[in-house]
Amino acid sequence: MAKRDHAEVCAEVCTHPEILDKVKPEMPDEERLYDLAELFKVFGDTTRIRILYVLFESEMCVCDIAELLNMTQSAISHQLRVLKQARLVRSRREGKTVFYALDDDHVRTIIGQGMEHLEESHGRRKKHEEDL
Amino acid sequence: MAKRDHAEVCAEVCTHPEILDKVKPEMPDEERLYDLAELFKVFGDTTRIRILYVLFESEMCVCDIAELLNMTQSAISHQLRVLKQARLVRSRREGKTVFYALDDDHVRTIIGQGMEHLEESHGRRKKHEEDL
DNA sequence: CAAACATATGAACATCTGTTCATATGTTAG
DNA sequence: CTAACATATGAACAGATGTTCATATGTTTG
Repeated sequence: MAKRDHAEVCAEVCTHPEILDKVKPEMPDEERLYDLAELFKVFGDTTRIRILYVLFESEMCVCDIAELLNMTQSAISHQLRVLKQARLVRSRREGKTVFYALDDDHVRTIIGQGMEHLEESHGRRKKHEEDL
Repeated sequence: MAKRDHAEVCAEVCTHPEILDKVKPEMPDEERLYDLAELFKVFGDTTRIRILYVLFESEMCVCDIAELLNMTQSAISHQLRVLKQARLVRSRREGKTVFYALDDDHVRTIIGQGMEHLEESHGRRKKHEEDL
């Protein structure tokens, strides 16, 4: 018999069967989890977060956003596309200009919870500076 | 005078000053938004989402997670480090084995809202298949 | 129609990210 | 102490991602 590597030994030996048996049936659809990760990826970029943030305040056109964030029209347009595909943003045409707005209240909740987490975990870090 | 490019013209001409003046002062701290994007980046990976999901059910050790997700111990360990640095997960040593658990209720809220958004926006896509 | 303009998009490029592999660290048993 | 084992981590590599540049599309004005 070939010598088994660490990972194999670990998986067969160190594992806690009562936990595995309990959790395995609860595992949700892989596709669902993939979509969820894709959604959060959209929030995981400074430019897109900033775009969402300015849209909190008001509907606005691509140029307005580019001006506010001090970035090129092209970069903003590319990112608006990503946000739109994720259904976080919707657009409305008015003549030459296209206005963008938040498409969903979950955006506010998700960003709000993110902010709360940052504040709380930052507080905890202050208290337990040592355990890094 | 050199010919000005489109972006410049756009920023100076097509912009809506009443909107910009209203939104500019509301812009939050750049650093805060950066941290927020960093946080969501952590949620934006299938492996990490799956780890968080199994930890919903129960505290468990690295090997358990590796076995459940059918991945190597090393890959899981690397990702647990990321989750821990983001304060989404905490660890507790018991002899040789290290148990990981969710560190924060915001994790549940954020993931929950993400799921809701997916379901709703998926519903909307069914209704308005055309506007892609 | 053509010119001007707001926005969208494809390709290219540099950077970032996740996994693997090898190995280090820390803990327990003998 | 040493062997065995659970976990952690550094380096390297492949694939993903965001911006830029050039240009296309769609709309209004004259």
